[in-house]
Amino acid sequence: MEKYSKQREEVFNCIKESKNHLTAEEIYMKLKLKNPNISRGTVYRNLNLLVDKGLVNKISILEKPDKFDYVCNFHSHAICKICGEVFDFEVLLNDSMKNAIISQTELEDLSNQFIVYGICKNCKNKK
Amino acid sequence: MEKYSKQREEVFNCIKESKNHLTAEEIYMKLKLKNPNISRGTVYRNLNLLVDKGLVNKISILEKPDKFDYVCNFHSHAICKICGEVFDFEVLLNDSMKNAIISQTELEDLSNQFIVYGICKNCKNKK
DNA sequence: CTACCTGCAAAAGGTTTGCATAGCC
DNA sequence: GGCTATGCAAACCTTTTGCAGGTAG
Repeated sequence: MEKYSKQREEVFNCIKESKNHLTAEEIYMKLKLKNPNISRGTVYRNLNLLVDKGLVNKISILEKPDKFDYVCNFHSHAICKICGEVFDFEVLLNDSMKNAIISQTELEDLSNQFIVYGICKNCKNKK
Repeated sequence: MEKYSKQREEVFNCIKESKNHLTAEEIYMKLKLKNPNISRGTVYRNLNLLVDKGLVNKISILEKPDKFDYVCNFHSHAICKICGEVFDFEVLLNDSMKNAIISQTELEDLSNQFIVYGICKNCKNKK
């Protein structure tokens, strides 16, 4: 049985209240400001627990640490291949695309969220 | 200036000839059979070099090591969220989706390939 | 009281890097 | 001959884990 923990609540709130997507290290650093005793291990353990409960999304990013996202089924993710920043957008796979994918791959429980890579405005301007 | 290397050629051929998508470790193990002296460092260095030259795709997978793919612009990737296996399928983002994503995220050079997660037949049957 | 959760530190897994030597051009 | 690539091992970064003590129910 799962028990209440202040630290878990803080991890969840940190994600829920953040405008952008955070790495475990960024969450750890933010929480450390209020609670200097919190440990990285606890942050990682609670992140995984929240992901397992379906309250938080983990996003895998090329060459960069994972980021975490408050679960919301109404958006997909675009990732900058230079800086790794994640951008939300409200486009999902439609049924005909999903059906084509399922028939070609035989995958089940296919998400209607998807991931695309591009280059963000910021990184483009720096070049 | 870049020089010819037997090892680089072998890394590239290994990816090109493989039916499925391989991790760096799997590539290393395969090449080791023919050339027991090859080192992990060389495999990783050449993989990155081939990715930079645009000859090979690196795929980032939740909770699993990266996999490598012979570059081909005509397919996208579906990933099993249990075992991490990657499946190709021939569906790309259409222009109206791309335009919607670009206008919402301001990303540029958006790929028309995308990534979706699901559960593969194999993993589904095991449960 | 008894799980479960924490902090800490060590370990694990994947990948990169420094160095001396070998190989391409 | 000069410069790049290699093999090896050590280092690195991110994440997980074992342990002893703390805390919720």
